[in-house]
Amino acid sequence: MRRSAEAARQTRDRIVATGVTKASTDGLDALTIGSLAQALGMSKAGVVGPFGSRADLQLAVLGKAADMFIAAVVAPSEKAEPGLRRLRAVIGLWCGYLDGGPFPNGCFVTAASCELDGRPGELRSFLLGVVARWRAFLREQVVIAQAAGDIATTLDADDLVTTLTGIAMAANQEIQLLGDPAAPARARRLMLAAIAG
Amino acid sequence: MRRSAEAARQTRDRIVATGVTKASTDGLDALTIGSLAQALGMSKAGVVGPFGSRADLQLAVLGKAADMFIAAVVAPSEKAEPGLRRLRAVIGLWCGYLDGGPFPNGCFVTAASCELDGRPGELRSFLLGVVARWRAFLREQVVIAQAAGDIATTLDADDLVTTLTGIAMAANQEIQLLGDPAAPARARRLMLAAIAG
DNA sequence: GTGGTTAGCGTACGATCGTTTGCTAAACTC
DNA sequence: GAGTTTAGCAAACGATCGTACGCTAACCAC
Repeated sequence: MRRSAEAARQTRDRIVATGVTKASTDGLDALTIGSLAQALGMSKAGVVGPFGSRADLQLAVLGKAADMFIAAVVAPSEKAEPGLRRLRAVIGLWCGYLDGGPFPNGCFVTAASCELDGRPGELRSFLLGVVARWRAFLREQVVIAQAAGDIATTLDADDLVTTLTGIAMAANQEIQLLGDPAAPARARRLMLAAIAG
Repeated sequence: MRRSAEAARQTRDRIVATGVTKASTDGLDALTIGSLAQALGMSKAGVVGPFGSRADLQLAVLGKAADMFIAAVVAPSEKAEPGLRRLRAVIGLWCGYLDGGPFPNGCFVTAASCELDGRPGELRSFLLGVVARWRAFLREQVVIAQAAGDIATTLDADDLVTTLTGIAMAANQEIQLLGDPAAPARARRLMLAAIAG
């Protein structure tokens, strides 16, 4: 049978959303059409149809995950003015995202980075853009805060981006693998200390 | 035909070594018996035989990767005396390991952590032990250095472990995904600055 | 030398993989 | 309301998955 165009769009969204959940725990590579169809109660052709191929479905899932990261961390921070204020907002949102955020198994972007970093292709290129834009956003806030005199100019902006990113990644491991309940608060404290110089 | 017991051991080692290389780029999950057999010029039964099952082969590969990490970073550091000296040695070895170490696609342990952290089982349990022991080793060197007065006691040992681990993870992404040639030197500098307080 | 042991091969099994091809029936277009 | 479009299903394709079974031939103990 056939659904309306609006219903079809919802179906597509449902497929992608379920795909994000599955890929979050098992990886993008384990996102098979059959298991996704079973989880959705659909046929395999119905699942892959809106995307054309499994590769394009994976790309849609990765894109959705990136959107979710931005929606959780970047977008709400834009209520704060650029610079130190926004940086502080980002840190709070970021640590909240790491601790029980939209993904059941930790930061999707970090997981995808580890999974895809050695595999050239469309997925890797897309992810590279996402990570590069995110790091550029972070760096920009640092530079603005430095220009405003809110962050010491003795700190190198790239160094700070590496430090903040690293704390988030370490916290992600502490939360997801080690099960350390103190990790989110520690990450938040360390990040704030890092930008305080 | 049959090989000698010594040759059989070498065959097993060859299977694991090739498995580590394959799993380094494609993940432990993508380590299939068929592709491994083809890469080795062996039959599938010959590949899985020494291990019994694919799951046990994956465990052997993960164990070998952990051994390689320890051999590259921990073992050589033990020539330096415990505390600040050993910590400095570890930092140098660690950054060298991240930059063109034994794995073709970055830190195997970090990749496995992201891949396995949401999947309970023998692999995850084993990896959890590896990571916990590594972090405990790092922490111990910090505590020893603090007792010797070489690191400020105002720094929390757990904080320092998180910071160092994080810098390594961020550098790993910068090297493997972003292709930043400045990453290894920056990581080394940031790690040394972190323990300098 | 002889006989048991075993490393590794070849083959086959059922299951699942991604993809393709008809098909149905409901939603659109006019 | 008739005709076209299309969302999604059902089925089948060859390929590959992990595992199991004989089998062979070389090693090792005696």
